[in-house]
Amino acid sequence: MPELPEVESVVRDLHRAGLVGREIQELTVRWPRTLDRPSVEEARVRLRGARIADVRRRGKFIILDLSTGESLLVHLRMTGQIDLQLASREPDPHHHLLLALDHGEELRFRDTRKFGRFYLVAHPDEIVGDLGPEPIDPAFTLEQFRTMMRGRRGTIKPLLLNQSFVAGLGNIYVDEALFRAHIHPERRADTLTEQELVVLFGAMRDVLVEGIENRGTTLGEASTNYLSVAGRRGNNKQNLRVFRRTGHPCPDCGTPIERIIVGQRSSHVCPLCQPK
DNA sequence: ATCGCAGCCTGTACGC
DNA sequence: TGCGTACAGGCTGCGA
Repeated sequence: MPELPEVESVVRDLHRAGLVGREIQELTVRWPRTLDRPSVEEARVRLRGARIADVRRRGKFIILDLSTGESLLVHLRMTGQIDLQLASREPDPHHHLLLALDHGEELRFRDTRKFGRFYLVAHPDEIVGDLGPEPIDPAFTLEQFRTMMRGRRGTIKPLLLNQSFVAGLGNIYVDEALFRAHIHPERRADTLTEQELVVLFGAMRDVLVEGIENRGTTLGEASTNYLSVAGRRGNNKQNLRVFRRTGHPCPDCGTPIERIIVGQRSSHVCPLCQPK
C-alpha cells in the first residue's frame, strides 16, 4: 500500500516528532514474523540502549540508523503504520511490534495484514543493496533511464514495479505516471519512442513529487488504508487521474476510465489516451 | 530476462 | 442481516 511518497511522508513525520536522538530501551514482538531478522532474543540485546541517529528512506524502506552502527529497517508492505504513543496507553490489537523509547514513549508498528517486516542489520545494503535508483534523486538522469530501458523486452508496467529496476513505485503511482505519459501499461519497454521515454521520465517524477507534497495518498476511511505517523491522512487522492477511477471520465478526453489486469495487478487506463 | 502462480494475512465491499 | 465471493496499494520463492 504505501509507496515512495507515503514512506517519505512517514519519515518526515518521524523527524517532526523528534525521533532522532531517542534511546531504544526495549523491544517487544507480538507477531513473531514481523521481525524478519535476527531472532527476537538477539535483537533485544542489540537494540537495548541504542540511540536513533538518523531516520531516512530508501525505496519503500524506512531506515533507522542507530548509534551502535547498525540499522533497523522497516517495510510497511500493504497495511503497515507507525504510531508514536505513550507506553502507558494500551496498544491496539494490531500493534505487532513495540519499541520502548525514553521519556515513556513507544514506537508501535500497526499492521492489519501482518505483511510488514523489520530487519536489524549491520549494514542497510544487506536489505536494500539490490534496489534500483531513486526516481526523484537529481543524480538519476534521463540518460541513465534511457540506458536502463534499452533492451528490456518485458512489459512496461511490471518493469516499473520491479524495485531493482527503480525503487519506490507501486501500483498507484505507476498507473498515474503511465496515464500522464499516455503510455499503455502493456507496451513492451523497448518499443517506447524517445519522446515517450522523455515524457515518462518526467511524469514518473511529477507524480511522486506531487504525492510527497500532498503527504501521500489515503484512499478511504478504513483502518487498512495508508496513514502516516499518529494516524495522519494524506491528501493526494484528489490528485489521482485514473487510479481507482474506473468509469469516471478521463481528465484529458472524457472517455470512461477502464480497469484491466496487467501482470496480475489491477490497472487503470484511458483507452483513448493510452492506446496499445 | 520474463512471466505466472501460490503464499503470506485480514478487512471491506458487493451481490444475492 | 447473513453468507459467499472477489478484491486490496507488496513482495518472495518457485517452476517454466
